[in-house]
Amino acid sequence: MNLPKTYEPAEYEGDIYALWEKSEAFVPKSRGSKDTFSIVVPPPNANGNLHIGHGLTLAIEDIAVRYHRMKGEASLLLPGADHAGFETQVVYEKELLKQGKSRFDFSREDLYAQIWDFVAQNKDNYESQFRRLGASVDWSRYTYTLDEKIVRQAYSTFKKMWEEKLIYRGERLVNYCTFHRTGFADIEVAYEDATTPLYYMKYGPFELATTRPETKFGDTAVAVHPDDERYQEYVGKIVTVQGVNGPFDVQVIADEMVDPKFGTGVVKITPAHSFDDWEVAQRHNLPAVRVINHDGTLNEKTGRFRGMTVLEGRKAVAEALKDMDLLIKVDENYQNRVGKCYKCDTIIEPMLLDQWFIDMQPLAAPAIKALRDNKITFYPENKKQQLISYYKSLRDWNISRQIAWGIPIPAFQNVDDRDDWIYDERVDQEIIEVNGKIYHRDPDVFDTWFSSSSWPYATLEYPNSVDSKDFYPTTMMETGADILYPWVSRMIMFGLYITDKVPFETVYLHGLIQDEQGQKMSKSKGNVVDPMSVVDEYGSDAFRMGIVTGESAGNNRPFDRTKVVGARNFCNKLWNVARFVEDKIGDEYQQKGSPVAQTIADRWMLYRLHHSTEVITKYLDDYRFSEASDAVYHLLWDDFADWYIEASKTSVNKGVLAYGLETILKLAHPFAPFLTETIWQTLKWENDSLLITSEWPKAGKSDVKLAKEFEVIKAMVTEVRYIKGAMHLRSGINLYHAGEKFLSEHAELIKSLARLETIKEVRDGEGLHLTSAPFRCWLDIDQATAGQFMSELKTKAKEVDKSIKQLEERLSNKGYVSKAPKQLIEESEAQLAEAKTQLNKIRDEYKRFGG
RNA sequence: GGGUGAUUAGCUCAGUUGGCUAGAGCACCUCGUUUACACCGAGGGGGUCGGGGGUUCGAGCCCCUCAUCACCCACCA
Repeated sequence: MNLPKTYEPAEYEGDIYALWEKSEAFVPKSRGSKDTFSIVVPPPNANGNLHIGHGLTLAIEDIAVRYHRMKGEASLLLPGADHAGFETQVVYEKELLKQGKSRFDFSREDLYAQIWDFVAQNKDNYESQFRRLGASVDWSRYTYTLDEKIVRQAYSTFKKMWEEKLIYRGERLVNYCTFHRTGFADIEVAYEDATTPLYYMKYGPFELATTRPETKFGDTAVAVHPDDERYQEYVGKIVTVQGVNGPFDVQVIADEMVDPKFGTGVVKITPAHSFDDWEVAQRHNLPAVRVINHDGTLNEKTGRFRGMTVLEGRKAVAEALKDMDLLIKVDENYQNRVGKCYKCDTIIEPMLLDQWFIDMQPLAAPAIKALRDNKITFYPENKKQQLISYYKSLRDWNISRQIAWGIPIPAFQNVDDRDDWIYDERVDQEIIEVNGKIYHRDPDVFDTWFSSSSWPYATLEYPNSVDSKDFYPTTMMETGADILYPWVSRMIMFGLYITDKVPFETVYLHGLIQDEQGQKMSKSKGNVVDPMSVVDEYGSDAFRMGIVTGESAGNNRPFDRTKVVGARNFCNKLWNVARFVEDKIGDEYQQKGSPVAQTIADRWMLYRLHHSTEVITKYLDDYRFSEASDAVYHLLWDDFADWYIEASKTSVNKGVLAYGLETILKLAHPFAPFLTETIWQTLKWENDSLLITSEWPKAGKSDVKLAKEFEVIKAMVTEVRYIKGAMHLRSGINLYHAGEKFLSEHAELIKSLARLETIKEVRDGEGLHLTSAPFRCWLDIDQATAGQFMSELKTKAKEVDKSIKQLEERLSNKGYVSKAPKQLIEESEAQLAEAKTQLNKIRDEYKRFGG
């Protein structure tokens, strides 16, 4: 025996991963199957560490890819890393802050170069973390989101959209963070409930309510509902409003957007600083007047309030209104929702900016059709419908970002004609000359999600590469349900737009992993569970199995350390099973084809192996990873260790032991790759082979009826153990029978499993009969001792009686007998007969012992 | 305002076309060192499947309704 008593993951994991890498096991290669399997890993931030969600993603993806690889399919798990534009720049800005600097101290080029170096320093982190998690990714195909092929794809997508007029440039109201000084897409804004003071003020002939008195200087109209009789006389007129900086004129318009029931039914219209008002302004051709600067201060249009921040300005304006007796009242408890920057919590300002937008509906329509045509299977299913609803309400996407860290937008503007924009890829130059005209480069970069939307086909180098022919569309996309909209939705639209195909056949979305108390993990709360520390403590396999156990698509759930411990124990169990088997088999054993069953236990074990193989395979095909893992767990622990190995202590069948171990190692391999491969490498009869590329077991056939004879033994043994336990009997118990062939034949086995002294055939005798056996046999327990057991028997009798009543009731129900399937009725009848026999036996015992 | 999910044992969760006495892991109780494993073995207790109604021979599962908790979307000043 070569293996120590306890499995110590850290001693093997590194070597095993190196062994796999050296043998190029991760490189897709077909071994007999025409099918291919592919997953492109959602690229984690190159600058960061893997969080628990990445751990879950990799566990699930690696389970899937290992399973398909073993089935002989050319299987690819393609790794990558994300430059994560804004996210990473924010991290770097924090670094700068520590040095007392700001991003605005540098040009965008400088900053880009600095962040490039910063990321390069940290990039190794996540790669080694992939390895530690056992991710069988093909490193030769590793892709970074700033790799040339990705940038090239982003440019050609942009160009195609430009040429097909899906991209336009325009001055629009966009979500803007005044701290980070960049625009965002709608989806990037985090809305929060807030209590905002609602100011009621006099406004010309009206009274109106607003949360934003400070934007008053940008008002270009005042609106009422068209049907509101109170204000009919004013509609279409110009009214003079007494302002804090003197009187000004605005026109009164009528628009459906006004809710006559809210406040006074009058709304001031500030097109440059409110999305609603902007829309109204479009309908009524109103001018937009900007009163807020990009840094969040009020501009010269606000007169003496210039230079104040928005919030300071709000208070000051309210104060001024009050002094002029224009302020009627303030509702301090007004509840609304406020959009915030998801990184710094700064309130998002709607800001008028010139940006690149994508016209989304032409992209969304084909996506909706593809989903309706079931081109993609979703786990959980309901996400498909949610996505369709999302597509339907999708608005144009602002893809310009005023930051340094990202892919430069390949567009240049004519210095003499600001409406003249041209596409050009010479983004390393600020100024270019075309046809004698001078053009300036757009200083902005793409929203990171713009290039990420091409990820599946860009990594596979669609359309001309061999990879894209082999692996596109990919088989599966596994990622967090939280990025269904920002990422998955866009990959589908872009995939259809560029390749005419959906980018993946299946989407599996996992929910959020919360902390152990069910709270959302966050750095500020300090409740983040670092997957690497879990790996350190319990081993990589335990982490994988533990995190997958209890996983069901779409559901949020707390991180459960006890499941990791359970998985660690499973690993140790498998380790010790291997020690036992290898010890029994010895060094000379050489595998010789299929095992031959000799005993009743052998037949049962082979049946269990075949049955479990079938079940586990089905679960994996159905993306039910937790159930599959559970089935492996119980096959090993309950069937193989608790029953078959115990039976092997009576009679050894090397073939079945070896076959059982091998089969379990294979079935467990996707879940616990390091451990299973480590054990596999110690199998003397497997020479130089690798488990990772071995063949997935096939469910063989077994005679179920014959195999289940062992169940009789299990039932008898369990009953003997129960009786011994209930009566605190330790040893010296004999089992007697009056010539039962089954008992004579399996005497040794039963004796050993039930820890009986002897099993003897006698002419007759007295004792406590086993009620679970389908024949007569009894323990040599005397009258007095057995008497103690009568109350147990009484309880048992009640239970059996209850089930008899239920069965009888069911079978006497005409509706049941006439409508239920025949098979079910037969089963019920058989059960009833069995229960009756057992009840009689119990009653006989009861009588015999005078109860 | 719309939408989605959840509600099953003390805890975390399974339970897929409705079908045997609703399962698992952990926790709990009793016993135990026996040819691998105390990261162990044996046995056991514990559930009116959130409430109410309905459909059905039969409901944890389907329908209606109510409640509680999470999350997402939406332009309400």
